[in-house]
Amino acid sequence: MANIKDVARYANVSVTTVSRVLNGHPYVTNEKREAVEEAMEALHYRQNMNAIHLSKGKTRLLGVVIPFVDHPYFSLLLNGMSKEALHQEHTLVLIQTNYDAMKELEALEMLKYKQIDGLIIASRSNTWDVVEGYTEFGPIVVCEDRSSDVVSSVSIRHYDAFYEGMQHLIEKGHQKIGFCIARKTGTNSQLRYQGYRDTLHTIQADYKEEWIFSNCLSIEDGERVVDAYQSLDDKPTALLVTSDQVAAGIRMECQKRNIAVPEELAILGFDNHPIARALDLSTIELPLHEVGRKLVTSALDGNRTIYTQYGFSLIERGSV
Amino acid sequence: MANIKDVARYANVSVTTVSRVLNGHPYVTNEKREAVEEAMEALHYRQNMNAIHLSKGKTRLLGVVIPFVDHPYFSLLLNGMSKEALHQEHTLVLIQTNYDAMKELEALEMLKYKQIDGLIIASRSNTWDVVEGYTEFGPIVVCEDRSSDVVSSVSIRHYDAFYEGMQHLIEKGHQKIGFCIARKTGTNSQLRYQGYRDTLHTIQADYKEEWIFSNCLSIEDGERVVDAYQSLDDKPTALLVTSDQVAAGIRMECQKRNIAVPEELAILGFDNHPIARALDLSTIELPLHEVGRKLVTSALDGNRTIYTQYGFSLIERGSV
DNA sequence: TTGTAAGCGTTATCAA
DNA sequence: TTGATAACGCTTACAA
Repeated sequence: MANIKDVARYANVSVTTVSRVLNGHPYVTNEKREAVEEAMEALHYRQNMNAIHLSKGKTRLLGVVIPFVDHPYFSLLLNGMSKEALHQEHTLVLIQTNYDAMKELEALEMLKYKQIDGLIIASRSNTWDVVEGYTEFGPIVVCEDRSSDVVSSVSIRHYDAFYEGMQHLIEKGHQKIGFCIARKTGTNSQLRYQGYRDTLHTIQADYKEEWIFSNCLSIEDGERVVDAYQSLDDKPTALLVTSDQVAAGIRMECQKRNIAVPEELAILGFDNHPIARALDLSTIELPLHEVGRKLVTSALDGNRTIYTQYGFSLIERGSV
Repeated sequence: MANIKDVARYANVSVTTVSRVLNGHPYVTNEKREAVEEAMEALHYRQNMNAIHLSKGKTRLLGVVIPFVDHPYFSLLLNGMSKEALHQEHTLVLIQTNYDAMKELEALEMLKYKQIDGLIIASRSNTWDVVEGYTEFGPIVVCEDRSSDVVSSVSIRHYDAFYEGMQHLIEKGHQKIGFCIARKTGTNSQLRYQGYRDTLHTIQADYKEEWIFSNCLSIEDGERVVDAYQSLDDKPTALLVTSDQVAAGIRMECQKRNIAVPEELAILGFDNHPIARALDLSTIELPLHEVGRKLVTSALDGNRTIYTQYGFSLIERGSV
């Protein structure tokens, strides 16, 4: 592998000059620039990233704290991130936490000890204080609605999305509405919960603790929900479900048990995953790919802290 | 950030000694070792990976050529790889190709120019010759059945899996069997095709070009298959489908169109994805997580070229 | 068993 | 507009 010295020798200039053309710095005559470019071509020169990183004190590595990669919500997010990272010539370091706060802390420590240039937290497990304590070591961006002076935030209007979803169900005549959520804690989950409560309040509708199903992530969880639903004395007539995977599980299980959708039980999903279309599920589409890209650009724009929100769109199909 | 020099000074030893304890080298007295460990603790010392990489001439980066990450087959594979990479203290560089041979070539060039230490090709798009030409630059491992002196191979017995799947369908009384596949080219696809043809031959059964559906990856593709199936004059009575996603699409579309499964059309999927259980699809389970891990260990064991094959298991449910 | 010092391939400071 | 040269933090002959 040819190095910068070889190029300099071949082009009859100093390494500094080579470095200058490499980095597009001024003060290089066209003549020399061309000589350098020729030399690089001839010697098949490629920069040694490690040397650059060492010299600059940067890693070009971006940590990504993510609970799982095999869930559509997160894999879409990851897709967006990886695309943008490639574009910006950074590589992503995957830190799968499974919502383990300790794993997440390890990622924060990586930032502290300069193992990575920045950290993206797709879903947070530690308290806000803990995370904020690490901002002095590098840019942190979270995927939740937080206005903070020190950590950037890229999120979706979960409150509004839930509110609109609820309105849609109410318009269709429902009053007794339950909902399914991944976990009870977490900013996004709480905003959704808030949206749920607030909407019910506007129509002075009933609210039952047992209509709220948590730990809903997968198709299997959807099946479990139907099981729990059937054992209820007072059943909701509609379900707002924060994942199409879960909604799919619910719909398929309803079919098995002869529960008519939407007549007996209406279902509104989230994400607009292909499975939703296949099962004719109404759903709320989220721009996860875009969010993923923005997370990366925000992390890379380390100087400013950025606050961004994305919208959503309701997709009406046959399950409501 | 404390560096190795600081540690050496604090512990009253030379940097070499620190480096020795860091790397578990012999010839360090317990006394000094402890002093160094104390110093590292006290100063919150962390190694600078870039310096190590530069010094050793290694990147600790492993390229992963993968068509998509948002398909269960590949996301399971990726999960296994990322787990093992973490374990071995390497990071994965994702190169999503969407089966674009040029993108894959870029990855091979990264290997040539030492941007990565090794390359894993989860699904190959370039010709074998092209890939083999790059082995001199670093270890390459492919996820397909190839015995080669220079590139490692980790694969699943696709031929046997297909053969066994076919036997299962035949035992259930089927003679007219079609199949769905992602793409026609590719070693794995051809092995499957071979298994299909060979089994049909053993029972002297019919074989129809129009019973073979290619470009099948997603739920949508499954729906498309059912459409094509219905327009057939002479219809197969069973379908061997190389992805549970596609099988799910088929089954759901059959339901919409009142095609009885398995009476009218039997379906056997691949992967044993959760969706298969939910839809009561018989399927063939592949140890993708294990394969992913092995891909990484093989890539890291750069000295030897390794040839490994994994089995599979038939899971009987209600769709056959 | 320990330490000195020469790389590894860049960038950046300073002087020319 | 150019070029020496000193970092960057670590590993590894080689010497002691």
